[in-house]
Amino acid sequence: MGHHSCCNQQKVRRGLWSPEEDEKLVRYITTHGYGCWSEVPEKAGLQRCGKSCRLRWINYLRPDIRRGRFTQEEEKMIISLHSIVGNRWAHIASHLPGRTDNEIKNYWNSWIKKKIRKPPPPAPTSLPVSPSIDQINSYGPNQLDTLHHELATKPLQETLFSSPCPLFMIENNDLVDCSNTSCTRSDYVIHEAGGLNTEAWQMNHHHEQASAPAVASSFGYSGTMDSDYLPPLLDNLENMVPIQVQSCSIEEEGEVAVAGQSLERNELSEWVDSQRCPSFLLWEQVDRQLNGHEGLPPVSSTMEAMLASYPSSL
DNA sequence: AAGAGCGGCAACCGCATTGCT
DNA sequence: AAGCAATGCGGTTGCCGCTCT
Repeated sequence: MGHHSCCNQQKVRRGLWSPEEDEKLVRYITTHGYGCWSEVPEKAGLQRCGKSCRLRWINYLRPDIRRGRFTQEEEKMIISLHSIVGNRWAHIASHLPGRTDNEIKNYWNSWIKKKIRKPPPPAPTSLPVSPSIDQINSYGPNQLDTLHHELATKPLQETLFSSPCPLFMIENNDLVDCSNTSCTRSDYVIHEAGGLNTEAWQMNHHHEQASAPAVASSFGYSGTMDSDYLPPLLDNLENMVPIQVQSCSIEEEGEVAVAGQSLERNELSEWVDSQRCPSFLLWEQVDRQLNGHEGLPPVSSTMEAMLASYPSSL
């Protein structure tokens, strides 16, 4: 029976909003804007708490809201993003213009229920690595449970790297001669597995296993980078394997070379946003590589310091 | 026709985070 | 540094309308 702290006053209305209340709120916000929600009820002549006003505006009244059924593309987007970030609805919503976290959350929950109720299909020989939406749609209760359990419990990289083909690879060529004192972190370059088809990767992968652990499938992200960073969108799950070409290196103090171009610091976040691959995972890969070489501090700390200069962008 | 069951969705609740003093 | 208020977020609740029996 608890009431929220902001709603303790008498006369605070609760429950569904009436058209009159909506009109008052819309009229107030469109003329005054919203800066302090706690002031809104009084100034707009509403007997609601500020929190309720905010919620009503964000989830229902704001003009750029998009209503109606989710398109197939949106659906794929949600599934793809959810496989990466889990139940972080606000993050997911931020990539679906006009959709709210609440709407996506509701959609996801009812979607799950719907799927769980579906009768099990003929048992497949193995679970698909990168399930398409249609494949997910055909999952039976047990498979769906497994899938969602994995998505809910496994960290990001495990989900992504359950693929037999890596999302990116590190070119080791420059790592060999680190006894050279002039060898700095800036000499290391990441290349993604672009251009590699799955078959080519698997051959490569098996070859590497003989000498060194496969970097793409075994590392654990420690969270030293910005753990709130939402990876760029994947168009859909089918496009995840293999991922497209990218390359990246730290060239010199303050400069970053990515995809063959040299970027200023303030261009970095734009580049990051344009990629389909979670950038912090790239950096983590570098970190992993460098940790094995004496005298080189973890790159993540350097990157952390560097990225700290972009407090709002990454 | 009626009421039980169910799904969709708006709104609420409590906790975490942020910002200010 | 601590305390407080505002805001943001995700989980949950409960209402409403539709379908089924």
